[in-house]
Amino acid sequence: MGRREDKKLEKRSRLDEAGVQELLSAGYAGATVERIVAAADVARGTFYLYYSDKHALFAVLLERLYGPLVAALATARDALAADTAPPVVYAELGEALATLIGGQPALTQVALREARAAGPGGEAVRAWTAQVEGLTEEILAASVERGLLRPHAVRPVALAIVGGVERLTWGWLAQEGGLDPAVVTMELIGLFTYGLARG
Amino acid sequence: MGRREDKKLEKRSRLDEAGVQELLSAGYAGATVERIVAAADVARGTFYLYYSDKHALFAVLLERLYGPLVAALATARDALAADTAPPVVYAELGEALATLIGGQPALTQVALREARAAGPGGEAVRAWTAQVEGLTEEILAASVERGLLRPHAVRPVALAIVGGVERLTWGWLAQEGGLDPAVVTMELIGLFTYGLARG
Amino acid sequence: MGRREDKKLEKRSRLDEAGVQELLSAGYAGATVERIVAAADVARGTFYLYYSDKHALFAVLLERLYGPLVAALATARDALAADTAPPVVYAELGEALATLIGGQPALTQVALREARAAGPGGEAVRAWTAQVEGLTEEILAASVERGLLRPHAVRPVALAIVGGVERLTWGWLAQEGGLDPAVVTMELIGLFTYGLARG
Amino acid sequence: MGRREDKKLEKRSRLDEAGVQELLSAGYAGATVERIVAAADVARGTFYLYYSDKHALFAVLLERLYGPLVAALATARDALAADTAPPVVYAELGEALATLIGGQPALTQVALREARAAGPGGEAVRAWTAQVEGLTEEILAASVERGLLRPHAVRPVALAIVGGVERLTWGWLAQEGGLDPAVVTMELIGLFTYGLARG
DNA sequence: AATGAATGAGAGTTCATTCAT
DNA sequence: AATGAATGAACTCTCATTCAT
Repeated sequence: MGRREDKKLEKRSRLDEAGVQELLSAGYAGATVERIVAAADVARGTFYLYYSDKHALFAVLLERLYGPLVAALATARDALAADTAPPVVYAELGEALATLIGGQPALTQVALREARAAGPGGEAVRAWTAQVEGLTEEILAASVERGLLRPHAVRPVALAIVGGVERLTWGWLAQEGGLDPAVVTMELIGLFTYGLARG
Repeated sequence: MGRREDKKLEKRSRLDEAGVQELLSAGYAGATVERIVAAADVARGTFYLYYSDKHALFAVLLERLYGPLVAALATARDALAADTAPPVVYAELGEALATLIGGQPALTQVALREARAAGPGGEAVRAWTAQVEGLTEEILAASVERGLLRPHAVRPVALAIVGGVERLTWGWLAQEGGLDPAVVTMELIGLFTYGLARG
Repeated sequence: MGRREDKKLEKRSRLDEAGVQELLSAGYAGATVERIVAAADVARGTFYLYYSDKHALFAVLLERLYGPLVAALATARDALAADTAPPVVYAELGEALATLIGGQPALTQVALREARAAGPGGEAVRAWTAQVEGLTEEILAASVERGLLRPHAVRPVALAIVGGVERLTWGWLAQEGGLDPAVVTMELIGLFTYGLARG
Repeated sequence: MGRREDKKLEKRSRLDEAGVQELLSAGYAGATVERIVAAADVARGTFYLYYSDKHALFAVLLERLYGPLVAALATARDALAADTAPPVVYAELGEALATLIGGQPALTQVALREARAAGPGGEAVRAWTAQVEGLTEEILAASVERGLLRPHAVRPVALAIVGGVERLTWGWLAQEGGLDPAVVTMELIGLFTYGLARG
């Protein structure tokens, strides 16, 4: 690879990084291309060499986060539909999600930020979260099917689980405090497996 | 009350209503004073007679939603700390929340919209949600204290519950479909009480 | 009329005047709102209180020029169709056109400028010139009908006449020199009436 | 000629062709180098190897159109000044013009487009049209001198004729309809020779 | 000779807020 | 109390041109 391509790649990744940071601190609606290019130390026009507009950057970043995440969920669903041992499936799914989210915390926070926002930013995120929630639903259904979980209305439960997990992820990423990952994981499993009833 | 005050109140309430609708459709960052005054059929400058700026309107609306909601949670917490019969406490709390939220669905949606947004809008909402979550935490702690629930790490569990409930409320308000309130309520109680483990 | 309306009208006319001058010197494509507001001594945003965008200003100006012009042509056509004495019709038409064009020379020049331009500016002008040429055609046809002119293919002749008149108008407005209005008028009449053939 | 020069010529002619098309559809002011190089399938920088800037391309194209056209007019003028038989002169001139214009219709349309435009594009065209009109004037003067035409003010008449011819050429190139070349030619000759007066 | 990444000035447009009426 | 004209900073996006490769 020539020096030119090197430089180009580096510039793109500087823009990406600056974009994530800007989206993180200002949100989709408030993010400005001007601040992104300033942070990336590039000229204003350069941004448009890499992205057709602000939204295109956002879309690329979302794809980078949600693409693998959705893939991991789909894999888990398929594994459950086949005969794979459930504990292995759950463990691998949890591992994958933790790695994906833990590997790009800022981007995850950006996505959670926009999840309910009005306008094109929110719409873009919700296109992905709809997939996440749909797959979660299917995983629950498959688990019930295989007798791993008690029967229940999978749609509301899937949403409640995703909502709860998102809230805790957000708290962790926003450094709200009092949220030790190990404790949180255990409590989540406990809560959604056994509930809060005594004994 | 004289006719003057009448008119004034009417104008303010028209502004409030228009504000909620505008915030609902455009979000805090995207909301424009121009559209609000147009919808309220009031001159642009009039807006600033009633609110010092866009943020002030938002703050007032949030207070109207979260004030009573926080009060209801505080009441429940205090009732649990005293000797009131728990089932009554829970029932009354549920009733109160349902009434408050069901009575101002648009405003609730606005608040959920902004809950994780960047900027002053998000900050304002989070000041309230922190109270809601804190009180939920206290209610859980009190419930454990009185032996109603098994011991657990109350903070993460409180967040998970609030997150799950919020997600379902959002789905219901956004008319996502497949979310019959009666079913949702039962499933939520079942999920958080007994979990999903087989019988 | 209050002082406020006065001011508003004055501002609008300052914008109009500045707009004409800017369009004259830079053309539709090259005209900038910034220079217009600078010349009109108004803030940038003020422009958009009066016109939704650059094109709207242009459209209004064109209407102001071509509206009466088209009306005068239509009147002449109708008068010929009725039994009005032809010399009177022609004289009144010439008078009207001269007054309209002579009264707004800069605007006329702007219109001639854009008459064949690419883009929205040109399209807008051509919507009007099509009317002018269509009416000229009808006037020729009516004149032939009444035996005032020899039979001929009215469409190409109408275009040739309009083209010739436009070229001379342009030369006069652009101060090309050697174009004394009186001489030009006589020569035009002579040319289109008797041609250039000897005796 | 070596393969290298071949290639170079080919690239230049691709740029020329693309340039004409771009100028035709967007006008001088609206034409972008980006679209030209895209259409010519050449890199952006390559454009500047052949032309110092956008204007230089335009100047070259104009020269290609107007150079021979002006030469043909000069030839006709000189032939009239000498003793050549007038009908032959007129016929040859008409033939030459028709061939030149008919051979490069797109370029002709571009020139007519810009003929009254503001800015450098218009200036460049008008430098040529001034020559065309000047020569037309001289041809008329020579024709009067030789007793072929009645005496008249040659300048305004020259402009009127050029204007009329241009208008019809434009209509033909822009495919306005109703302009059969044979009919148009005959009518033009009739109009400028005998006028529209009856009998 | 050819490339195409990079630049940055400058365009149109929006909008919260002010203030004379 | 109410109006709405006016402001001007800030934003997104375009494009002729340069220059290292």
